[in-house]
Amino acid sequence: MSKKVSIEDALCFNLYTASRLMTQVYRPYLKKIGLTYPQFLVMTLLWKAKGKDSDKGTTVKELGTRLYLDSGTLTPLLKRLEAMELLTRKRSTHDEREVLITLSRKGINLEKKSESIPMEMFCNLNLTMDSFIEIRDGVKEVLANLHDKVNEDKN
Amino acid sequence: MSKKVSIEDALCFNLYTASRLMTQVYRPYLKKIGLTYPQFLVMTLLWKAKGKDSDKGTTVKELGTRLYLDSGTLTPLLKRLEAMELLTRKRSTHDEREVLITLSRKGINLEKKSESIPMEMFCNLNLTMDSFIEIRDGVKEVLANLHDKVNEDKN
DNA sequence: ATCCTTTAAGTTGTGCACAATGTAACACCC
DNA sequence: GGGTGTTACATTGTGCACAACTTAAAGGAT
Repeated sequence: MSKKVSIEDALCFNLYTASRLMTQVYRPYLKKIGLTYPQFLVMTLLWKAKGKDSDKGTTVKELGTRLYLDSGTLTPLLKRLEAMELLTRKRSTHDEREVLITLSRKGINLEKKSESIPMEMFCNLNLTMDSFIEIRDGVKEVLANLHDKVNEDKN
Repeated sequence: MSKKVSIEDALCFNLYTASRLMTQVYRPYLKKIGLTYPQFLVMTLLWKAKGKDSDKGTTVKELGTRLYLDSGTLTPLLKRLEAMELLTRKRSTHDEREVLITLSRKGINLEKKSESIPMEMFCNLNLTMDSFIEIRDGVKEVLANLHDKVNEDKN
């Protein structure tokens, strides 16, 4: 008879809890720039897109694909960022189904204030670079397998 | 000049996304027994406590400590499980600040229907047992470090 | 052109998470 | 034993996540 695995040894539980604690440790740093963690993820993608090939704005669809989020989550989140005047939302004239997200001056300027955060967070993790990479790649593999699984179930 | 790390390579993002996808893959299995993932975690702890040393019920505090959740999350969640008649909530007579959670017959019976879930989930991960353990222990280490960090900040 | 399907975004409703605050019971200390 | 601080739980308000559905535009195919 196989002994039952305790919840503390389940991968799902450790991912779930580590993710939440990670967000908690991020919170004070993000508070300084007035963002939540999901908002920070969106802004990070927009900072990267800015200065890219003929940047006419990023679609909601593109943000959703990269962050694995749907419009039900993104639309209200983007509206809040718009209310903070960090970005604008505008229907594409080329394809009126799309909404294009563009950083405002204020949104662009926020990037500088966020630059120290990744390094500060890495220090909080108390890991060597080697184990950081090893653990991250492990989680990445799980993410990839789960993503495959979700996609194959959709068909 | 250090190149900026893309969000897809950040540990936080991979934990956040892997955790959410894990819950998505769990969802159809949990739907069969009528639970959400956090509810399943609570029930799992209660199933384990049952049959323990003189089980007079588990306190909300104890559930919160094990799951890293506070009463703001647990109280409404437990009320929903109570409304489903899976458990009862009763003030302790010994210490009236405490609320004792006890499984109902229906709650106890649900355990059998959940027994196949861990193995089914393991298969969905598409990992060897060795890499499963390696990845899980990596995430566990991150969790432990983050927990230390959160605690030292509280002082 | 007309129908049919697909796609992008928005809306609604439910259930977490969590900060901040409130309330009552217990613990301690002089 | 009365004041003081601590603890356990509940409440309120905000912001995700996500399922289910709606709306409107675009893409075919005939």
